Amino acid sequence: MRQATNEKPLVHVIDDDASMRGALEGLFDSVGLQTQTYATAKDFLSASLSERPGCIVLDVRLPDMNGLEFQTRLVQTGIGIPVVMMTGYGDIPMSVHAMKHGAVDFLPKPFRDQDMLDAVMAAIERDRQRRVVENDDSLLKERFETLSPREQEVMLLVTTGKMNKQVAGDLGISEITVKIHRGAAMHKMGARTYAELVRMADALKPKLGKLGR
Amino acid sequence: MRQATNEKPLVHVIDDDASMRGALEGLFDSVGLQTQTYATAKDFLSASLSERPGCIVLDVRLPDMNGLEFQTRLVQTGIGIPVVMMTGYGDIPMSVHAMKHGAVDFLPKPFRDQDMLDAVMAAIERDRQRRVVENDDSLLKERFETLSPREQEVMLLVTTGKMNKQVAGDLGISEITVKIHRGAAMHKMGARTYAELVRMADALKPKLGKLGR
DNA sequence: CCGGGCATCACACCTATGTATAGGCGGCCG
DNA sequence: CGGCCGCCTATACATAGGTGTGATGCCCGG
Repeated sequence: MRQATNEKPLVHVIDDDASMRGALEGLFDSVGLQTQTYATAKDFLSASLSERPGCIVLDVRLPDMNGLEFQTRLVQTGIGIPVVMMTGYGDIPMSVHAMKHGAVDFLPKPFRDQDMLDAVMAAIERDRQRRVVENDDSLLKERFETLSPREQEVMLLVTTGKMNKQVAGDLGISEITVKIHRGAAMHKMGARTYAELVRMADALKPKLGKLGR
Repeated sequence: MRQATNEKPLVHVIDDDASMRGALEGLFDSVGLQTQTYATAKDFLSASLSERPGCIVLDVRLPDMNGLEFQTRLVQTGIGIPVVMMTGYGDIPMSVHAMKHGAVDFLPKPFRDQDMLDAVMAAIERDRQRRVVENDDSLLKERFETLSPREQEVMLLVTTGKMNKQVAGDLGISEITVKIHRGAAMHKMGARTYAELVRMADALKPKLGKLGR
């Protein structure tokens, strides 16, 4: 089943300084945000694969890993959860690097509570958006995978605008067979009109490239 | 007519320090990049509306304007040209702000020549991409505007997947008339198939929203 | 005032699409 | 081995889409 995404957001705080973890937890708690804390990046990676919306707040300097590497690891692992960086000793190139790689914000310590809250709120909102589109996309992908190989082929070809007979020629089969597959594809994909099918195919194509490669 | 975008890129350098302008011009010249220099933001805004691809390299501290405001001004004015920021006295929040607002890079002075070249190359590449999609989009938009009002309505309705007869009902006209408008729309838009028309409509919709508002 | 663009509609004809019915062939799994 | 499923095909019919011819009325600008 698709995610409901109606749970309360969860903020993951990663910092080796226990007092900082406590302070942040208190801050987020004061605005009704649930918090999970970790002392190291490894702790987070092994522990949490929560499906709740949220974001990560982490110090760039961690015992086991550079915060920027960690960020890279996250995207490579396919975890798209937004990251808010903080640091006590960072410089401009470091902040620029983090922002280029998708960080929501980069706060030097000490920071004002409000700045942190603004950043976390923005990150959570970004996560919400991300989850909506990811949900839609994975629903499409799931449906697409219920199609038989032939049905998938036919769907991709007809959504380029080719006529049934042209698709039939391309695949070396008869037009009537294309119609069957086409109809099955429409039905299984939940597309009520051809225009919907075209849009579904467009939304699917980026995802399909990633797998074929 | 559409832009050709085959001209050589042009780097706009905005810095009040003449020696810095000279140094950058020399640097860019050494790799075959043409450069235009300006002492103030105003100089740039009044002078240059060049249609050539390129980017802006500017110092955050300018005589007449803050570099960050300038960046905001650019987007508001609809000038999507990428910006590389540099500064001699910036801090992390400043760099983060610039990156959030779309800067390609943010280099503290002094910087290594290679870092500046990398940033400028990336910015130019981004501009090239931007121009490609903008060109495509504005071509679509131009074509769409050659459609009569009725043809536009019909195009937007049929591309939602509605059948001709449904569109006819919505508009209070006969199905045959819808077919006429539909055919005219296909022809004027240069769409050879219905799928193409659907994709054109999808590409147009964001642009149309911006005007109606 | 007339030509042209716009919008409307009708009739006719052809093609494309959608679906139902019915059947053949091969592979896989219980 | 006997189904079931995927894949293929055919005939037939109904509906949707696309185009041409012809025609009416409106409005605007030359």
